[in-house]
Amino acid sequence: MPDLDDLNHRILRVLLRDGRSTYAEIGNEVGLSVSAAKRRVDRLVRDGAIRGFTAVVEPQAMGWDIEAVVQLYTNGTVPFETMRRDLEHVTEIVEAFTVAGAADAMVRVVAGDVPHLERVISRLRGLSYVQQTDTTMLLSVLVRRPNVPQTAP
Amino acid sequence: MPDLDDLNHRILRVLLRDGRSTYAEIGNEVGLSVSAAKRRVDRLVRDGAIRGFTAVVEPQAMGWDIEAVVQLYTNGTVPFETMRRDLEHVTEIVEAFTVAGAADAMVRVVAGDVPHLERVISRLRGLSYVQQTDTTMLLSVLVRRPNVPQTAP
DNA sequence: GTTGAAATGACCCCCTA
DNA sequence: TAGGGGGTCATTTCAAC
Repeated sequence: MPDLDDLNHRILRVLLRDGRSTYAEIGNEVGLSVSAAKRRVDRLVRDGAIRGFTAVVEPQAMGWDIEAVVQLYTNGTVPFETMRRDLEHVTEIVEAFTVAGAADAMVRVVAGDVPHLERVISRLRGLSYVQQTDTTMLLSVLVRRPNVPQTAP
Repeated sequence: MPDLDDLNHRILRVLLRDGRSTYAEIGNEVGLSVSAAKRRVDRLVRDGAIRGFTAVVEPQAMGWDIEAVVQLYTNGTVPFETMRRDLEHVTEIVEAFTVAGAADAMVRVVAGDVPHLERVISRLRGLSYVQQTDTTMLLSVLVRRPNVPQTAP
């Protein structure tokens, strides 16, 4: 994934702010014609810089009332791809990373209620290479933004 | 935030999959006319179930190459709103929660490089009520999905 | 439904490797 | 001179009333 020129950064910023911006709006903001703006956006999608477009949905609105972060301690020999595939199948996982620290992976889970969360944790503990889990329940949201800041690094 | 009927859940699922779905597409999927679909979507936005629409951008594409989770240990007396406001101002924070566990808050940070991350951590440690921080660097993404599962709880 | 706005694709121009 | 952008215009599709 190459870093991109300033024009593309500005286009991405517009689309982070509003994923349904029209090409005319994007073009106005960054100084391009409608079709040039569309070409750029199509290209960003094709190259994978834009993974897609989505609604930002309040989890409670869909009956997801519990969020937790589960840290996984593994036997250390599990192949990355095996773990990725296993976690992918757990639909309650919205994000998962390998990490540098005490644990080996960190997983963010949403669940409908506490028993549901318990089932998800059981399932994670049932993975043969998972030796231990450490669950932190999330209480209140302090900040929630698009997963990329709107400022420049 | 009320839980919603099945039709709204299905609409949300369509918009999670593609935030730029047209009202005609939504209507087809869930069995509504174009204008009924629009009414529903407008209502979901107005009621806050849909917070907005955004592009899902690969952080590296914008020069954000480092991700970390920072746990904050506080003096325990800081008002929620004070902490929320302080963290809100740190643009490198993409998510922050109060948590039940050893730490008091968990913050997800993106940064351009390691020195940048270090500056962000310094800034967090500089908050008067933050007594200690514990940083976990994220290495690889195993799973990254819209922040709500597409299945029913 | 009708009417205006947006998206899309065809076509040509310019610059540069 | 081929390829990557960019602009303009005509057509189709969508949104809004």
